[in-house]
Amino acid sequence: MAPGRSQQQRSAPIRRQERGRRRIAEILDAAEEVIAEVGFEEATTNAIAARAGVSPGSLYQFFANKEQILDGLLPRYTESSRDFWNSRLNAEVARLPLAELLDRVVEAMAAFKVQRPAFWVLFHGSPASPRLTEVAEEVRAGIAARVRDVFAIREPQLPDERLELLATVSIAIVRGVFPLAMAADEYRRAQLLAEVKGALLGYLGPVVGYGAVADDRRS
Amino acid sequence: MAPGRSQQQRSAPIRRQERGRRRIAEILDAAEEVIAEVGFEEATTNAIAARAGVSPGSLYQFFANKEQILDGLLPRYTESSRDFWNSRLNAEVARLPLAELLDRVVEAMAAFKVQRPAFWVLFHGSPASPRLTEVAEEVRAGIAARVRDVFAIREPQLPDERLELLATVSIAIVRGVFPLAMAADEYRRAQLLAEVKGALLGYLGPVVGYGAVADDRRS
DNA sequence: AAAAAATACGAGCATTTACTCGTTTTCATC
DNA sequence: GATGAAAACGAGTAAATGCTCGTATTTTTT
Repeated sequence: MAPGRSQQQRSAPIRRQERGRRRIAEILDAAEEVIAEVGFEEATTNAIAARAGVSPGSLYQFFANKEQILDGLLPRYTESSRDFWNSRLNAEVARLPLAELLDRVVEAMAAFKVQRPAFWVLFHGSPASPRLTEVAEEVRAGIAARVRDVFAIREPQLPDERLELLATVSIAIVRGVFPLAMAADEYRRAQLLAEVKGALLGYLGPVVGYGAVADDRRS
Repeated sequence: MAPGRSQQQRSAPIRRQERGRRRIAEILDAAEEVIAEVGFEEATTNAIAARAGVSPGSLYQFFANKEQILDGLLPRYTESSRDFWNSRLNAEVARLPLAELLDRVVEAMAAFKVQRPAFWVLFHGSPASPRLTEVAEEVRAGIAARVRDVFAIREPQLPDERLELLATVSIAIVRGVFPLAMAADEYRRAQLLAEVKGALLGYLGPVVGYGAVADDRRS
């Protein structure tokens, strides 16, 4: 028995059974929890296994190494991020008065932090590993693309490069203020969020307009 | 010989000789280099010792643990930060037209990053250890105080709380954009820095005024 | 010069942590 | 029910890392 089975024979792609797929999900759930609490680098594989209620050996039955756990988590982040921002940054919202648009988006982002803390850690965390940086960058690029679309609706004649820059900087501004806001008590958080909305209004207003945008379908 | 000398007998505060003080400085220099390269958490004590050209044992002759190396570095950061910002954020600069004021400060900050990379890592790095967070927070508070003073000169009748909030948010905005800018190529860096100046102008202009401020000493 | 204190060394300890291995148990397929 | 693959286990390994210890050398003090 136990023929040099190095966990990963190519040529037989491992036929996962139901049980296995369930375990994978459990391990990823556990990883998400632990990462939300201590960050990715500090999340030990043993801790993740323990949280999932499996042995370290079982964890490595499904993931070749720690990085692959991150890879397994990635789709969750990108998907939930995509869904979230698709529903918040659509054509309809884009046409609102800028102040209201910003209010909605900033508040939504604050709510998202509470809802998906692990995502938050990834998005705002330190770029400890190159892989992690890459992942975070991808997520950010996705959000930037949505924001850019919103700006494009408000001011269609702006060149793409300018739109992209506006989106990137807007997100960076929020990224700068948010950690402060979310760590503070409720009163100060409200203060800071109000400020960042004001700052974005001052930054974006002159470029993409303050008012609502008419939904003219004349093209 | 070697009587249970546990490196740190109270009652005899260790009389450092010249050689020792030199070593301490060398070790701190080395620590600064290594930290600038890999960050504080990833900087191993053995690597710092090796870089300083001393044995691990010697390092621990002067520092009881890794955290005390950080403590030894702290005054350098706070002092160089204080000197730097004192010379950049003075009453004279505060009275310049806002656009020029911002231009100077943002450019100075970019230059500072190149000049003191370890400081940069501390200031923008991850809040990995509680101690590190505390230190970074202290440095930031110092800068915020200077920025607040500048705003106070431009708009003396603003309440202190408002000034403080403006300063904090301004710094947070810069903190959000800077990592992006400094990691990018020269062209994009210039773009991003121009944007952040514009954003700050839009944010602060309505509150602290766009123009130069007269140096009226009538009070 | 002698004693004491400070400095210096570097092999090695203790701990942590990603990961393995040999084995046993559960499941799917015949 | 027999057989083999997948799943599960958990003690154990190798490497990294903060730090110590016994000892040797240099400097200061007496």
